[in-house]
Amino acid sequence: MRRFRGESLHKVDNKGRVSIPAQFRRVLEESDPDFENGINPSCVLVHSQKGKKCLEGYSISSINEVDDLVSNLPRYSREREILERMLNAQSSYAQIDDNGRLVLSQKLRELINVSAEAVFIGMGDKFQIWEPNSYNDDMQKIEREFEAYDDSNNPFNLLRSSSILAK
Amino acid sequence: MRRFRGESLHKVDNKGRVSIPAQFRRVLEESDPDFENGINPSCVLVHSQKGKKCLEGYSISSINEVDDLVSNLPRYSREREILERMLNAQSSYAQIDDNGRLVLSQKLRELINVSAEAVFIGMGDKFQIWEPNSYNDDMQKIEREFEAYDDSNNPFNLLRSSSILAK
DNA sequence: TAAAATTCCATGCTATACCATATTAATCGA
DNA sequence: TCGATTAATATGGTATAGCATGGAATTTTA
Repeated sequence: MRRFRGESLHKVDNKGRVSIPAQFRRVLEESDPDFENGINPSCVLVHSQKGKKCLEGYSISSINEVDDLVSNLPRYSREREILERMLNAQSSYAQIDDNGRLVLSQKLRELINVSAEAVFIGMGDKFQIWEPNSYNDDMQKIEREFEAYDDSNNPFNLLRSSSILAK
Repeated sequence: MRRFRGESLHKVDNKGRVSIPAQFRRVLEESDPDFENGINPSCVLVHSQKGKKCLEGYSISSINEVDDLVSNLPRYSREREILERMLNAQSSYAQIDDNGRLVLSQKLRELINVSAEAVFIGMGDKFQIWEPNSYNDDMQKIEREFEAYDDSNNPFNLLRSSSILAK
């Protein structure tokens, strides 16, 4: 399964249209069954955590994975209702047009404070969309946080152990 | 299977007519066999939940799923009787008209305290209809509830742990 | 037959489908 | 290897179909 990787800056026009990085499109095409039938692939944009100034874009297969997990929770359980609100109510489908763009509605642009430009950030099985300055701030925050770890609790240590567990 | 996603505000006229968000219509069309034959799709509106001031709209396929779950309970069991009452007695079919609207009867409008406007909330395989202010209150309540979780019991953990199990 | 509900028609608006172009990346042939 | 040719991207503009909504006409029901 191809993954979302890299950072990429794009113009946003006054209708909210913005090009998706070409490599990201390849991932979306790969994971949307519609693409086989000549239909442009879609993704799902989620802005779950309020206060987090970015949108998260999921490919169809990865959002299905998340949705299936939610569907396994008992119907009408409180946990499920909360997750449905976070993941479904605060999200929308976005279909890629023939030029490789998607449209960010006025509402979505306001949520992440985007006007003329937006950056796309690869995050493996999802990607993020940020206003460039907000992204820089967030990246610096993460770098500082990372530097504060010492060798014993460095997040990279988790990779080793969990990859063993997974086998 | 396409899902109900997003929030969307609509006018309700004095006859109770209200437009269904276009994306929601796509989901209803997809899951109502009638639509194949050129008939406008229907949904089922349930108004059972105690204390919850909203209607829940189910696509035909998802209400069938719920009905099947109920049918699996022992006939004449108390639980089944209760659920039949909640899901069947307190519900109604609503067919979408040629303009993409459905009609909320006086009674339904009073139940959820709707007059001039209503919001449609995507909840995966169902959607909700709220009076806008009631919805905001409910959403704030959910957000507070969510923030009150600590790392150990966060609902998102349910997803994470089961995703490891799933592999 | 009056009231209520449903169907039909009309319209401003918006999202999106369509077309155009400059720029960059990829392919290819000698 | 290098220049030439082609394909793919990123972006802008315009036209059009579908959407949300209001009102009138018609049917149903009490």
